[in-house]
Amino acid sequence: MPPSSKPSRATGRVTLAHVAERAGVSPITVSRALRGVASVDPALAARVQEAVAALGYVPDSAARALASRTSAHVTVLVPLLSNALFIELVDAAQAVFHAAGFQMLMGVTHYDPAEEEQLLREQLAHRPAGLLLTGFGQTAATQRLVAGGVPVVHVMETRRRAGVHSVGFSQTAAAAALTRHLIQRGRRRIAFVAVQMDARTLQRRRGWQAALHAAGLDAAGLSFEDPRASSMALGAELLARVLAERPDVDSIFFCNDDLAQGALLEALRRGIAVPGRLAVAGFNDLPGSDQMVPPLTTVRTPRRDIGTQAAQRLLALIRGDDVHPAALDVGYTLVVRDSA
Amino acid sequence: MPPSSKPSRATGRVTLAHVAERAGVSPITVSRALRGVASVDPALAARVQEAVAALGYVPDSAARALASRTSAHVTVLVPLLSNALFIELVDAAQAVFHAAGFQMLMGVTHYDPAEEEQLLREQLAHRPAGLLLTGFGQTAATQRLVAGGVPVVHVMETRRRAGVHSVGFSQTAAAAALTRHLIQRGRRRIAFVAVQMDARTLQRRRGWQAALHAAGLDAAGLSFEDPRASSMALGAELLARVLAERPDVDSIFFCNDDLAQGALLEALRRGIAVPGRLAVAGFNDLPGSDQMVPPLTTVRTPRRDIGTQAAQRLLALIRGDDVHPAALDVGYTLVVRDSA
DNA sequence: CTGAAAGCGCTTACAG
DNA sequence: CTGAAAGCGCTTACAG
Repeated sequence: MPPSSKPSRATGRVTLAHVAERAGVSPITVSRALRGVASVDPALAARVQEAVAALGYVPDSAARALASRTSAHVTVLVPLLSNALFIELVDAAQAVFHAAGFQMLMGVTHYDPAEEEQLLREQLAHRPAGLLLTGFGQTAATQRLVAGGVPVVHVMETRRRAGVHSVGFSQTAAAAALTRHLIQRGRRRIAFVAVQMDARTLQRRRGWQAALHAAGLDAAGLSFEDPRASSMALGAELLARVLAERPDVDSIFFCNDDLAQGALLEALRRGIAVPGRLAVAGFNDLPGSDQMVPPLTTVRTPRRDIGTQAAQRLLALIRGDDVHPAALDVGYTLVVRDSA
Repeated sequence: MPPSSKPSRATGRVTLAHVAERAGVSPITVSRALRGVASVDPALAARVQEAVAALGYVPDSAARALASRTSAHVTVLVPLLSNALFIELVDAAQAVFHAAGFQMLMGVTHYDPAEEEQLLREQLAHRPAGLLLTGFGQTAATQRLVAGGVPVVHVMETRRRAGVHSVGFSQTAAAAALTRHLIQRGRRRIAFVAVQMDARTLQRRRGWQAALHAAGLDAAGLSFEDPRASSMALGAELLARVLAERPDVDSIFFCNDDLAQGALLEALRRGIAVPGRLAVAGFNDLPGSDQMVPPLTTVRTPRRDIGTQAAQRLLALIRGDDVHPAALDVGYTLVVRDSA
């Protein structure tokens, strides 16, 4: 039946049926040719391609999703976009998904498990083929929402748990390694500054504390925290606070690089010698840390690698492939510059 | 017909039909109740809501999109994600779209019109209800793809052209205003450093040049350019280059704040007094510019406002509302700090 | 290797 | 205010 004879609800757009008519084949053959099904006669496939080009046909993804009961998109949920860390992770993942013909939808949870749950409910209406979730702080309801349904890969942290896929590294081990470096450089009163107070910040603090204890050093009164979001301005403010409350500290480990960057600039303004009087270290190796005066000692976190590997694993799970090990630890790198 | 008696292609998920059966109404009534169609009896609507909750029903957006021939998502295309400018714009737009029940899809063009065209072709398969495009550098083919079809709002720049909607500000005027400020502070040999060489960078350069000419100053040999992407490290490098090639300059206007931040840190390392020996200015007022030593003089660009307003306008266009003026200029703010 | 029929889960006209 | 029928544009079984 030529589409032009159809009743009034048609959208007026070029459809599979138009292409089939023009190519002189059935719609099913067009469908198969477009999806690259091998059984199609190359000559017919070529006719189809010509018709597609001539008519400017664009397949309707909603119809395809409905008929095939699979979607060609994945959802990724990150805490926020204002941190270069997540931008780079998402950017790397996006490249993998795009190359595989998948569309990536992004949601921002603002570090709030309830918001994450709400976002997930909305996203599930779009039947994503897979999910990338940040960390393991999901609510029980969120876990139920995804249980047994869509494939999920957790990013940033890694956890050995049956059937749970994750790509990340040990925040605790990375923070402990940096702390041991400070100790080796002769620092003894090492403060830890935590902000945002999310799960990974707390894990870093545990790493700092463990390294201090292992070295027989005291952590009492050296842990500082602030609920606000990480920023350079906050780092400057917290440097002042630490020095006011504990003028005896010889080093400060900031849970994120932008805090440390702000602290270095504040030290510059106050004429505090870094690392002479005070060593300063950060976490993540964000853009600009290598440009600071002095350059910032930190831990480089492989977020692009995490994004790439997590996306590849999710695609594998969507295809139904075996993926192992389920928990992939991509490690971290201590980056020793001049500030500590 | 109870859905359980259907043949084998069913997905096993809870559908409208299940909800209708449980609520004892027809599927159309459920559909109407869920969409908030006013004509539905409140008592029936309540029964529907109960059934929805009891069954955990989640509507299938693909089926809805296909049946209604409208989608509930919009596509936004930005040059890159590594600039806080676009992150904030996208974040603000996303909040508006989300509140209106729209899903936002994002694509990254890497400042490449051909890549933008390709992305748009892919996006059009998903039948977005509307489009947010950055600037006006679209290819002719891109313009044809969207002509007369989906509503489009251009962001960052603004152009008075019939039927073309845009939200932005005059990059040229903003750059000229900053340049006039430098002149008023007594600077005479004002270099302009351009990188990335995208349309808006070139517009800023024109503004700088126009301001110099208007003041009877010479621009010859004072325009520097580099094709690489903006970064602090590149700013440090370009400061060195400008001073090597033109040691007589008394000020440098960098086309983006991160360059200027990197230049300020390089000046610190080299012991160059800012603003005494050299004034340094940037553009965009990015995070950290207020923390620099000395704090950076720059132009604040209202990207959150642009994101919000552009999203609101796009939603209005999608609803079929009149939107005027088509070109909205949201202005800019000169931010005078200590560096210039 | 190709196709006619049925169906994916919704919503749109059209009745009543 | 409510519903039976048809259809959105594809793909999945099932034949041949």
